[in-house]
Amino acid sequence: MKRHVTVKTLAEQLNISIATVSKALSDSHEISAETKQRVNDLARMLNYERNPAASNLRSHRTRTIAVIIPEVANNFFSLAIKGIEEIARQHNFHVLIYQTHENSEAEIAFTNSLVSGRVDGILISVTRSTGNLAHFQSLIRQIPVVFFDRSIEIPDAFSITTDDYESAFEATRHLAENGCSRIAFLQGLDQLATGQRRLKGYRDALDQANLVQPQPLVLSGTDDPRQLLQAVAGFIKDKQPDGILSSIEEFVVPCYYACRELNIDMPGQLKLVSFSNLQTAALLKPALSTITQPAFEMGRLAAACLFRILNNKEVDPCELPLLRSELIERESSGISGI
Amino acid sequence: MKRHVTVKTLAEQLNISIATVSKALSDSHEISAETKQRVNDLARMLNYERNPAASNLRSHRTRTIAVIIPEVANNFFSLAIKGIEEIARQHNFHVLIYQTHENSEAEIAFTNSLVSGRVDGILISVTRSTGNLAHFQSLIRQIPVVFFDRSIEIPDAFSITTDDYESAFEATRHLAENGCSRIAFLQGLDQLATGQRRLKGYRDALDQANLVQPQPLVLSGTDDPRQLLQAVAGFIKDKQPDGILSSIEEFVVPCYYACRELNIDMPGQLKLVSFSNLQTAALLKPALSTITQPAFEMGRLAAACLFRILNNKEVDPCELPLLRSELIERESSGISGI
DNA sequence: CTGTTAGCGCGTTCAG
DNA sequence: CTGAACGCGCTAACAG
Repeated sequence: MKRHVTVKTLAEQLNISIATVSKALSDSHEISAETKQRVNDLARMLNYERNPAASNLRSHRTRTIAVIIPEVANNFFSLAIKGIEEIARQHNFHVLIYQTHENSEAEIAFTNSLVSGRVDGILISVTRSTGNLAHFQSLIRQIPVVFFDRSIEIPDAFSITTDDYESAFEATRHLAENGCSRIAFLQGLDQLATGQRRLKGYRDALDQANLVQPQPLVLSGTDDPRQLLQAVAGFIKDKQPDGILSSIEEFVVPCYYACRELNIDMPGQLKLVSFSNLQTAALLKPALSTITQPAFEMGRLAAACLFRILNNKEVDPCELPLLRSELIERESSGISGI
Repeated sequence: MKRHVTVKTLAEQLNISIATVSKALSDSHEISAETKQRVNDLARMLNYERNPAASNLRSHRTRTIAVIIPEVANNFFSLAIKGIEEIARQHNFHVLIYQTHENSEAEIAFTNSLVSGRVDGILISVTRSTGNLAHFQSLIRQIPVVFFDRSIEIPDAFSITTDDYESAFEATRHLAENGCSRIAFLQGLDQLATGQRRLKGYRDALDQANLVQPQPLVLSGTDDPRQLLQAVAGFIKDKQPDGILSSIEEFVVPCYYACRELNIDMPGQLKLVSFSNLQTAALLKPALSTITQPAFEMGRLAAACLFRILNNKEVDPCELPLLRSELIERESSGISGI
């Protein structure tokens, strides 16, 4: 649309070499303050903008990171992106967004298209249907990756998560203390480390409360969302739980419908706690309590971690902080009062 | 981290020239089917990925678009992004995200950093504090831009919006028909075409209903969010409206608090309709009705429009469809019942 | 402190 | 149909 100003233009106008201009623009220490001044002044005057493609090609750095998530339009993930973008901003980095829609093939395709130097690093919250450990193992050898929220079981992988174990444990105990004796666990993240940690928290809490049933009350996730209601209804009818801990929020509404169908009074005969950042959870008041994760903080932390890695500061995967999630009891929360 | 496969690698292994490989990979018609086959096979085998920087530098195309919005963590914008990403996906494009936080300087900085060939096109929902018409006029001459939701008054600019005029008109009439006679308008988008259209809809509806007041009942937006409550409370106390149409959802909660302070019964003495995609609006039931915009569709449409432009299909700015927003009366909606 | 040289990896001529 | 050569704009390495 219009001829672009390049380093060459600047060099010619100032009668200095291209290299000097380039160095001046990157504030190299080997250029005099005066020259830098002159270069920057002219650059601003001519609205010079460095050509990113050329720069990337030469420097092998893109100042860009990718965020791969299951879904953008989601209270949790949109907050996480917000946090990520803010940190990226501070570092003057650009942020690419990819949605997998829980499709692990898309996930693989995205990561593959990213390793050829499109980005400097990747933040990812993996698909729950993911079974491709090997793929990620090879990925993290090619490019810096930080997992957040949904992580997988790879030693030495960087991952920022909440206290999955503790919060599942607490939630289960909370149910037990509120009179539940047949507490079920709805698993939606079977294949992920995240899901395993939650399951373990649940199990240990049951154990401690002496509520372990002869038959485990655990429902695995189903791939087909349309079968969710059926699966949940069948499970509840069959197992007759009086408390449920759900690992993903997608189970919440099916639980409601199932209970309605089965004529089960929700806060009364069956208490539900779900991992969820669902804003509309408030609608379900007072029957639902949620384990709400600090999405924004998680995004910021994950991004910060990635930038530390990119800046070659040593980061010990084992030392990464565990964020605290919060058990929100809708019945007593102030939210509904606005 | 590991040596990359380039066209050169492929060429050497196949004993053909780099140029041939390059052409084969772009499915050029001047390469035999057989050669293409061999090249593609080897490429797949070696996990060849074209270096995007080199490709961009040479071709001046990036297969990347940018989305500039006020905020990611927002029900409306996150849905819009979702739509945009999906369309981008179909075209095999990448999506960059930038948040302005309603800061027009950030907006300018972002666009400036994008014109030097980082992206092929821009989707933007402008900051409401924007006064920089000139900047956008120059921008759209440098790179394809599609405005969505929040647009500004530039002739021949591409923009995808909802029926701002009609919905404001309808909402105002709705208030009038429900017994309101002193209907106020809370403007938050004073400087934008979007805000002007809504204001006009409101005015025309008042006019038609013979409810025009000697003193106009219009509150302009304030820049400082902390003063919002004060401003709204002062306005309500002063003007004594019995109906309010709010142009932005940020006014909703202040309205509530103001009414509580002033002992005004919200659905009874003062009815509120707001442009809003606030999910939590349901919490405010039954006092609030919303004009809800089809965010997802808008994202898709805006992206589709941009891709038409990028593909050199003629697009007439005047012929762009106007999306219908929906007046949702929370009192009667089924939402609260799940 | 500044300049010279040599590519980064790819796509586009234009010859053959 | 294929190949040789050039250069996109910039930066790294090395001279001076």
